[in-house]
Amino acid sequence: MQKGNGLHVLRSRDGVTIGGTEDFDLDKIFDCGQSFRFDKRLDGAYLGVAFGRALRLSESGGAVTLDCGADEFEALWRRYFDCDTDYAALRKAIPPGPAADAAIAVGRGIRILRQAPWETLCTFILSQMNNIPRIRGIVASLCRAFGEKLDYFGETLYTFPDAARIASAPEAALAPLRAGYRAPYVHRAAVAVAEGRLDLEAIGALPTGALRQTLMALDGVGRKVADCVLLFAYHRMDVFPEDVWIGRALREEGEALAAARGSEAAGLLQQYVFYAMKHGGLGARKAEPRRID
DNA sequence: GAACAGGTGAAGT
DNA sequence: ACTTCACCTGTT
Repeated sequence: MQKGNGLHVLRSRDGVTIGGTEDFDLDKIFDCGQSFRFDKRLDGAYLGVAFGRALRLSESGGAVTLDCGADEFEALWRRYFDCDTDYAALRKAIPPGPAADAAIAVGRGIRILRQAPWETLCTFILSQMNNIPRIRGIVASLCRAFGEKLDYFGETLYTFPDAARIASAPEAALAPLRAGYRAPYVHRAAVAVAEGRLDLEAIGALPTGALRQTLMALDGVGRKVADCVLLFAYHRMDVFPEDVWIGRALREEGEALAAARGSEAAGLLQQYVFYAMKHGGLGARKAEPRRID
């Protein structure tokens, strides 16, 4: 029912089931730092919101089930989860090497989501010099304060507020988020979008370099945040966002990642490396205790 | 209390 | 062009 992207999508009684999930691992997709809006529940299912819609996902027997109708899957989630990209083929663009291979071995299962530009921009402005639990908390507060309420599976979820909603509130209304010095950056970006000075849809047509420059013109958006938006919202797969974790990996691996970071699939590699660094490091092969007889 | 956390921009060489 | 530093806030 699918072309050669490795996935098998089937309608099921419970929703839409995806088989062939070697490259569709929920834990990795939502814990590799690209999205902060899907949370794991006690039963192991993930609940989250994107593009104004709530979704529950669960994994069982090597298949992932999305609790939605086939129509909604086709209209929204197929694209969001990048289901038409063949990740095995994408990986072939990553030059092999000990470091890249180790990262792939640990991170395989990650997909690069196609997230909403405004949400991605805001989220990564808030991410700067912050840790993941706090980013999640601040984003959740932002949605609770300004988003729209959704009732889903007996829980209350909130959409990510659009720029106009944030722009129409005074900057001081962001204070309860405890976002610190990042709050004015978010508010100014919201005003720029609301006033039409920044059209996040239209700039999607720009080539990567110009798109990056446009984003970096915003106060509080530097190279790293811009690159995250390029990769996670505009799906520029050749962009390799460099944060402290990636910097650490590059230092430790020396030249081993140099070629790979310039490849067509550098962004995917970046996610593999980031996830691997967070889960024991790329040194798994080096950590093998050496005998000193 | 100090240091640090998925950076950025301003100010100093 | 490169280096240094302050910055909100919560956690260790």
